Amino acid sequence: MDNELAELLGKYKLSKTEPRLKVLSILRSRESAISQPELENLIGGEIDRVTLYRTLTKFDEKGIIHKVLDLNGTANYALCNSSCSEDTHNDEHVHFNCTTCLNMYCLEALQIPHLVMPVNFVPHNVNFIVYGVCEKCTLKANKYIESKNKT
Amino acid sequence: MDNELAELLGKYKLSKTEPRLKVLSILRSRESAISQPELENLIGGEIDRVTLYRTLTKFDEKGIIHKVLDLNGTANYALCNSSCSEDTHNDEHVHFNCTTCLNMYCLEALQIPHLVMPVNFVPHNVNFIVYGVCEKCTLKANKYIESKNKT
DNA sequence: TTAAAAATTGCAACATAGTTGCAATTTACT
DNA sequence: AGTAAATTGCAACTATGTTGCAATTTTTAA
Repeated sequence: MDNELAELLGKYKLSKTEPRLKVLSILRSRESAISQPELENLIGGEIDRVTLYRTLTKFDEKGIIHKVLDLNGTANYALCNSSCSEDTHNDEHVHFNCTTCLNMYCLEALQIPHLVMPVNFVPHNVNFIVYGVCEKCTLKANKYIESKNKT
Repeated sequence: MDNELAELLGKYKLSKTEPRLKVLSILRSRESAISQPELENLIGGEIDRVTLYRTLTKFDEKGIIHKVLDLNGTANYALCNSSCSEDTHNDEHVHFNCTTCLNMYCLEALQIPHLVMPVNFVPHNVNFIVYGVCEKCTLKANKYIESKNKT
């Protein structure tokens, strides 16, 4: 049992259970967000699919993780690093979704610009996703081009 | 047969077929974007589900319509009003997705602010969605509150 | 520390969104 | 009008996500 993660659950008044700790430990080990299906794969048969869904939903509600939809409409999750709560999510950074490897990056350095909504449109949440080719895939493509140019 | 719509298809070098004209005419009649399932409903059995999917995909590729994912990850479509093409979409406006009625609004007046990406992250496309309560639902809620206050 | 209450899990079954291959039909071309 | 090319419809399938309920685990508190 991982103390740090158990404490995190305690902080949000959630029972400390195997599945939850497992999910948290995977999320913590990742730099970019991870999709539900990918998580399901990593976990294998250890945790039921339904439990995984419910765990992620609960974490999202509590503000432990945040959810972003990738270009297929599939949910991706990442640990919130700022102090988020049930009331306010402070994860208003831009996300980058690679169309090649499908990875979803949290660009923490890029805050989402503030916009003024039309009258009577009341915003609760914003989502800014940039689709394109990520660093890893760009460099891979460059290498390939270089190797062809060597003659 | 609607001439204006048939010409639109011609402009993009697409065959003029019943299903395509039907889909275009529905899209033209709408102010906000419409979801795939909603379209399917409106159309009834007239057009096969698969045809609808293929039609929408093709229109999106050609730049006749643009696609936005709502908070469930479901595809929503709206006619492009600026001059979009296969190469460049100029629909970089903010979208508003109502969490009450699920309507997806194109806020044409709000251009998506330009951001500088980290080195080697090559952007192709951006997507800015604001989730919240739309005008219609806000006013409906206000009316309800007023009626309760009348005593 | 143990028993009851509350929360969480796993299972089965289902719902919804979207895809693929292929034969039949429709549209475009000349 | 006749052929080539594009599009459609059907059937079957995949993937993501949900619901109800009984069994198990965790928490609470005496």
